[in-house]
Amino acid sequence: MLSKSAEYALRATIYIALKGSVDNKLGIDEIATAIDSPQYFTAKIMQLLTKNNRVVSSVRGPNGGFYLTDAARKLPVRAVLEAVGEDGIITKCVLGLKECSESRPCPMHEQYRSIKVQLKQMFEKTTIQSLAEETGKGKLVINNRLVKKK
Amino acid sequence: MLSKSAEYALRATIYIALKGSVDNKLGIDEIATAIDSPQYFTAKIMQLLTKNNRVVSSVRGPNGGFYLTDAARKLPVRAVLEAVGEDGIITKCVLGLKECSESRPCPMHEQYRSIKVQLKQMFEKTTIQSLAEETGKGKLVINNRLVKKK
DNA sequence: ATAAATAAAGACAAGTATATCCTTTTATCT
DNA sequence: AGATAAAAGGATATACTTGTCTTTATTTAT
Repeated sequence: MLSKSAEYALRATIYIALKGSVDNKLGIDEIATAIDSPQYFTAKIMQLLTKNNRVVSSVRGPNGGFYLTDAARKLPVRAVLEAVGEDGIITKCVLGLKECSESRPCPMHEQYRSIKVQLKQMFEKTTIQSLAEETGKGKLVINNRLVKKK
Repeated sequence: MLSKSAEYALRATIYIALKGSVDNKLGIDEIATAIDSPQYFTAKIMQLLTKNNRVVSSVRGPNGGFYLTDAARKLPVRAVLEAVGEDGIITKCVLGLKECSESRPCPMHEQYRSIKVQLKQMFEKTTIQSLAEETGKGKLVINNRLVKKK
């Protein structure tokens, strides 16, 4: 469904939304441990999230780390996918046909149409903040463990 | 969404269902050209479809090639995905969490639940034959061209 | 029986995604 | 200013996917 990059990006962003703030920035080691992802690889992904698309904010140096602005919290989940170049799931044809469209549909087009719309809505209407709130209610963000709300 | 392997597998199977039969077996070169896929790679995928899971039938030698039995035509699209090991799309968690379940859901679980059900239904209720029939109605199976029904 | 056609199988090459490590830059604190 | 902590950036390694080529096995036709 999604690449590892996208999965880590989403998990990291949700975790940061839940546990971080401007005056409690989270380090990459904490994040990677919390979301059960490889640290160095996750660091690379954070660069995509901070640089290309301004989803996550960061500062270097002592007491530095990652956090989300209030504006960022309101971003749709899709913004995270776009940052890691993984929004094909809501843009591409199921059969991978470049020419597939409403006027020239592929054989699966009709059965997939409404699903695609719903996927799109899920990723566009759901905000990062709302996912973090779900997580706060005891939803998983990492394998085998729940993130405990402080 | 799906891997290249899965896309080629689906396109090839649909094409074979549409144009092939026991007494009109299709060669790998025809198939690959028709569905606009790399020939040798497609040949490998055909091996998965014929060997592991019995979706496609084949015979070697002169007048050999690929075709579908009547039973195979009734198989769900999911059978093709399984043959190429790509059914994670209907089995896995969106965030890639192994522990995600109804009792221990991930933050996206609720929004994704019904979509997942629909994806599952699409792949399980749609048969290979019905996709071929769609194609016969002028739907794309290859880039830039329509498959013309004989 | 032999030749020819075709898929199957195996070996390899190229490309992309994933993962790790090392160095550099930037910010903070003393 | 200097030391330190943290992310950013670059280089490399590993694994997996995708793609190609060659050889082998099998079937059919002559």
